[in-house]
Amino acid sequence: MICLSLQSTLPVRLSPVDCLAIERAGAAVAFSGAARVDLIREGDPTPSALVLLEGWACRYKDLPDGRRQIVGFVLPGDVSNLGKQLAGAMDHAIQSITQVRYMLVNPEQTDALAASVPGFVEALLAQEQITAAIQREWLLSLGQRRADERMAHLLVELHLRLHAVGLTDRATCDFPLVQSDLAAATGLSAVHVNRTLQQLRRDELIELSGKRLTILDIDRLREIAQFEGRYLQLA
Amino acid sequence: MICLSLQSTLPVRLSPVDCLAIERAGAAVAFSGAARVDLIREGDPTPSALVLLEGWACRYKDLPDGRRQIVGFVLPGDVSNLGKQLAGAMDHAIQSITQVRYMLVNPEQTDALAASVPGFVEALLAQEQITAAIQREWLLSLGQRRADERMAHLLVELHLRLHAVGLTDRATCDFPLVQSDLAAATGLSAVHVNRTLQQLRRDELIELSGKRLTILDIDRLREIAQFEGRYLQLA
DNA sequence: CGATTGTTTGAAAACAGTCAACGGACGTGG
DNA sequence: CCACGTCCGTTGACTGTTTTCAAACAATCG
Repeated sequence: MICLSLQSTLPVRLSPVDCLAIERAGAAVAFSGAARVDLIREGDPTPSALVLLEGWACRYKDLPDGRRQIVGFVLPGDVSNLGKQLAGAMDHAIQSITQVRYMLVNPEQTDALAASVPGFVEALLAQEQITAAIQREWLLSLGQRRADERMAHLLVELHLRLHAVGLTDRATCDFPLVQSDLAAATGLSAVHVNRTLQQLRRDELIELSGKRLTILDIDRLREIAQFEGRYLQLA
Repeated sequence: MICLSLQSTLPVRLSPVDCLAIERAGAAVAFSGAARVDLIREGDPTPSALVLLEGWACRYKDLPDGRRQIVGFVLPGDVSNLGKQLAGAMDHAIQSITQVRYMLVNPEQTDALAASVPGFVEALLAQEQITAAIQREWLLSLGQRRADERMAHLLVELHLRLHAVGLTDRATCDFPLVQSDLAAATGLSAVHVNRTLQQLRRDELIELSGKRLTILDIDRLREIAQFEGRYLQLA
């Protein structure tokens, strides 16, 4: 079903009720997408917003020679791409990782939405800010953290973000990423990701198999990652 | 003097006239800062906006153990930190690289400014978008480009951004960064930055000395960097 | 000048990437 | 139901890039 977060535990977000209102107003169209399909391609006109209702997606950029970097993950309830002001083209693409349900908001209708859905503009702006803060934290990771630290940081971040939208079961959560996804996100080779994960498992920090992740020792993991959660603006 | 860019060649920006209007309205205070001083620290309350009038600055994040990553450069005319909606704390710091002149806009007065300075909100939003796009391109660099490609990309980007605000003399521009700045921005060690620059000089791609940069062969440099300029939204 | 900061150099070591191969899990179609 | 192919995870050996350490040198500034 719709998995948007509760207003109470988070900075401003769109509630499921908001989403219904948006859709009924005809200002957004809800889509279903298969796994591993581009939802928006680089160079496409920027939609006013993409709201992910169910599933996981990622933002990525490719180099001309084919190397790919994932620049962010989009989790249920996330809103992306406030693009109205630029009216430009997407500088990156968004691809589904699992099956997804999502809404695309038409740029021409943002003004009407802003008027009819209280908190709509605020939710978009808040999400933009958090997305930018996550990107900066990833820059810190890619630039300064070593492989194990980087991996630990990413796992803690994803678990925390999922927890914030109620998609965890204690220390466990769904984890649809394959090792080559983790490689594209961390800037490591797939082989090195494999070895790094094995190290984390050997040290009894995580369990990871069958598309499920369990964090066994959150304290030690955060310490390894030098994880400072303020950037997520949660809690 | 004031070095803001012309509206004509760029996405929406604040003009020098706008800045004067903002300052006269008492909604922002203009500051002068020495080189290598924090203008805003991590954890500080987010100002509504920082407008850099003169000089270079950078945004950076530190790990608890002291490693530092520069997550972006702030050049004359850049506007940062639309923070009103979050009312949160800074997730990163901003430090001057050279002597600087800048304005800080009071969060309480953004609404008034939005009304009295046409294009104020648009300028802030557009700048936020471009800053986020640059961060994504840097993620691609740190994750996928090797040292020489990374350095080439950064030099091309900085020259292009300076050119857009009229701060270049053909292929030459001021370049106040020291090698340890380049190291903190590219995620390389200072020693490796040194060797990488020497390689670029030996290949007659750049000249770099005495705080001046000259790009000798822009085409070859862009090719090495696999530079795709769309993300900057210039030209 | 002397002190400080920034640049350059060499050698060794650590870290991460590449290549190649194998095995298991899964799904599809025969 | 089995055979096959594909995707994903795993392993080993080797290579290459980047870091670290240490020292010397150059430039800059009181």
